[in-house]
Amino acid sequence: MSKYTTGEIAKLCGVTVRTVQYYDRRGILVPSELSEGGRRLYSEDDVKRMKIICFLRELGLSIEQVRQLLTEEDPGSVISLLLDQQEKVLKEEISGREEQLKKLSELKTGLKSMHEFSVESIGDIAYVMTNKKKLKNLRIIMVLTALPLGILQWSSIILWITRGIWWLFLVWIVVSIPYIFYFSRWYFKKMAYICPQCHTVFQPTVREGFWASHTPATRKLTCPNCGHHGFCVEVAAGPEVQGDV
Amino acid sequence: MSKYTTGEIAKLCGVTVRTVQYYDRRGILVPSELSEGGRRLYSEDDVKRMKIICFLRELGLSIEQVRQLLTEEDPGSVISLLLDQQEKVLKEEISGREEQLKKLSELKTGLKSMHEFSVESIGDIAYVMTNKKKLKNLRIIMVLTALPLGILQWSSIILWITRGIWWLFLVWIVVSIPYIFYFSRWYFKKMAYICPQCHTVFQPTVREGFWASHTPATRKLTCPNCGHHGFCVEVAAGPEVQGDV
DNA sequence: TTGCTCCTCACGTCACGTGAGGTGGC
DNA sequence: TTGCTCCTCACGTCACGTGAGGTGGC
Repeated sequence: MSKYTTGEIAKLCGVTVRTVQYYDRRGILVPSELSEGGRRLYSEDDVKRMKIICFLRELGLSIEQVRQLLTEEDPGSVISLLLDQQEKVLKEEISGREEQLKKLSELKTGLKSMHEFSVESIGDIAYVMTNKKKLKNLRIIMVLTALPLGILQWSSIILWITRGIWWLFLVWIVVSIPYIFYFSRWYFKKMAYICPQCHTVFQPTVREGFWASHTPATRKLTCPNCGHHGFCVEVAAGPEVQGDV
Repeated sequence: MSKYTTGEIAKLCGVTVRTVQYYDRRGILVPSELSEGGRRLYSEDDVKRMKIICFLRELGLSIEQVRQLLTEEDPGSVISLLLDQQEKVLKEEISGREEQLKKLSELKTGLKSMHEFSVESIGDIAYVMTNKKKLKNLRIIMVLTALPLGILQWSSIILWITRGIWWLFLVWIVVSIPYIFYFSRWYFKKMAYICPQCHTVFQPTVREGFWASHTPATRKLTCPNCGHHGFCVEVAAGPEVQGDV
């Protein structure tokens, strides 16, 4: 029966000599024989075992798991457990990386929309990303809150034009003024803005916020920290900001 | 301006105290101040930087990559390169794990079809899995080779029955005997079988293989190594087996 | 003073890779 | 003898975790 040296078994199994030596020291594949000069000699069975080890390692099992399986007196009872476990681990790792990919592309689109880049803007984008869900919920609440007011407004206007009923529009004005007042207070308590200059998250006064020009995602405000005046990205206020005003 | 201790900044950023200390030693986040007693004191800006670091790390970037990005004098030129690179890495890691998952489930189905489990049977399944493609190709060649013979056979039989042309069947017999003879020799040179007892990969003689009872994937043979007689899984012969016969 | 937090130092984890200095086997 | 392979020892990688023994700050 032919014997293989460390280098030979390594080549047969597609690993390095160091790996073969390491598996010996870990006790996972001890050579069945040693030469008089102290060199490792591997039998045909050793090669078979090594191939099994390499195959199991290709599945992502750790050396310790492979060792347990190979030294188990009843491997049949452990193998399916081990494989199921590994399957779960791999699936989790995949979904974790998919999550990372999602964040990556979100960051990329965030960076593209910036006209000038600085490291701090990464922090701004990260802040926007983590508060995205909260912001979305707030905006849904906002729309739902504004809806009845809008319906009342337009129906009163239509009735005024078509049938000359003018008093409903008067009702709308009387209702909407306190409505808008309280709603604005609530809104600017829940929202915060990121200064593009010093990257501080701040909340404007209700008056400033109300009269500021704005886009769907930004509002033109003055930063209380650095005094910069310009369009600031709107985010949901976190616990660290809320209450400061 | 308030200062944060190691524990405070750790809690704010969702990491451990050890991680904060480690980032100091790696030079990635050095505290802006030290107390008289040698304690780390972090400023508001340090917290912002730490949050950026944590965000980048959540994307899977290494500490070294983060350090490079943060110390770069023109980070704008590096960031997109770094993100594209990371995207590629993540996609590769995902497809690698999907490959592993595929192998895992192949192994699982292989194990299910075994009536008795031993560690060596993992090696057999691995062997079958790696030779699967080659085996498939061989079987396609086999079918294509046998096809003209089958067509000739059936057309000669049909002509005999319907029109009484019997000599075409005679032609088929004369042609098919050497055809089958040479084809069998080729076939059993290309194929090998795994002994379920001692897990040796062997090749039977053409005579034994030809007359042995078989299923689509196995053949009832006698192992030349251990003498076991039973159904052996058919695989494509690798370079280590071919030529031995 | 007590309890909590923080400090450094040194070692462990994981699966090897790298290099040094020496040696076996053809 | 030369060139190749192999040997062990010790250290490095990566991003921290763990424990020891000591100390700052409320």
